[in-house]
Amino acid sequence: MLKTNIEPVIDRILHVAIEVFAEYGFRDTTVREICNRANVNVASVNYYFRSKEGLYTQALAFAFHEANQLYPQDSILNKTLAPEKRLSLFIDNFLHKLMDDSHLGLHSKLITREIADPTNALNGIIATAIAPQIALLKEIIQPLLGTITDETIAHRCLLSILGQCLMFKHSRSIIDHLYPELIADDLAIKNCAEHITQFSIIALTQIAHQPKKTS
Amino acid sequence: MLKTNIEPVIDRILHVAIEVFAEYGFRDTTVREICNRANVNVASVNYYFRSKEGLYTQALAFAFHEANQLYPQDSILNKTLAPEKRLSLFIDNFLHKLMDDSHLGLHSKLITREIADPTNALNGIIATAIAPQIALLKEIIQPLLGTITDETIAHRCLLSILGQCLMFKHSRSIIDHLYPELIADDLAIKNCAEHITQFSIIALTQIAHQPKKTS
DNA sequence: ACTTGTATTAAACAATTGTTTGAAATTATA
DNA sequence: TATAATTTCAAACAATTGTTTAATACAAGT
Repeated sequence: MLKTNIEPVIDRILHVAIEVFAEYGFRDTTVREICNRANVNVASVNYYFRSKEGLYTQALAFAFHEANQLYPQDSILNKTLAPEKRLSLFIDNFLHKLMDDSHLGLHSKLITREIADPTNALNGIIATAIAPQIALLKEIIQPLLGTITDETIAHRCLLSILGQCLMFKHSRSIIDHLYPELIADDLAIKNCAEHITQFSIIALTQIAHQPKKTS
Repeated sequence: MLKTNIEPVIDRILHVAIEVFAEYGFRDTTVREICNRANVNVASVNYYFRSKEGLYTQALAFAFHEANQLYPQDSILNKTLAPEKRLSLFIDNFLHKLMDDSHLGLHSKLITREIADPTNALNGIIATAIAPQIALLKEIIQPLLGTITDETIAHRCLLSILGQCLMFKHSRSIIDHLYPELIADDLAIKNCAEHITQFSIIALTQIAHQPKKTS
């Protein structure tokens, strides 16, 4: 019998699962669709992963593992760089990861799906993938906020930056409809990243110098 | 026979449908769940709305109708107000609409669901509910951007503002987990709206005075 | 070669779901 | 009131889906 793929069955299922779950979400995904694409029998999912939910959990973990390998953030972690530069790198890296239409986009699609419509895998995702990123961003913007020590203000600034980036993922359909030129190609996306960086640095430094009344 | 509700069957179904579709999304919603909550027979959905999808479409339209009645934007439309004030009103109105946990939250949940995971009802939603809002916001920030006429820059600023607001809707689960105090009560939300307003006005005016190189 | 443990498969199962049906109940109309 | 139209209902239908089963194929170890 002809094997269309020499990759082990488990790996094939996992890869395809990431693809399909990202595309359709957990509920809209059928194990038969996964198995067809992976060229394996329907029973394989239950044989190797106990259940559809088991596969989903493992697919998420697998996606994180891959993403961390493929998208290192070494330069961002370099604390000797100016905070403005680090923020610029962070946003550019984040935005490109979000907009990647090929492989990495699936990973972020899986995450944003979980965020917008949580299953019971959410807690794990927050701890594993999200909290560290947010902690990093917080560390980056801390010096930009200067003397401001109010945690609440810092957290709202965090959300301002993340929201500007995530807009391009979760509201992609809107942008495609109304302003497709903003994300037409890699350069356009880079310009968006620069915009978000500029927008945020201006606001952060200004807030640092004239804090409004405490909340 | 005891009628638990004097509201006409059609209206009961529509109201409940908004509720359930917002909570579970189109696919995860069963017509039986809707009919149980509305205390009507399962066949009623097909009798009155042809199909589940027909009900979904009409529920969306109905939700828009309601929302427009309940959340008027009169003051925002007042062009004699200072643009800063109008932007402040817009953001406050928008954020409260998004965070409303009772009735209006369902309406925005329905929309953000469609945005994040479009069905073929999306086109209609964009034209009916989204584009007008974006046009209004664009009109508001135009004077803040002063001499800048580059549409691209204006559009990116639009997305920056919207992204900051929408963050609280689509990433609600994250905020609940990590920074619940930011959205603990109405006052906290109001402070978030003020933050977004401040953050955005600072950036907009600064960008207006020192535009970066054209994209 | 034989045995044992693992993989793979087609088929069936049980539950769910959107939809249809045809009769009964209700309301409107003449 | 009698007739017609509409609404409501329980039941059934057909398709889909996650999961299980039991037989078969394969591989490894002795």
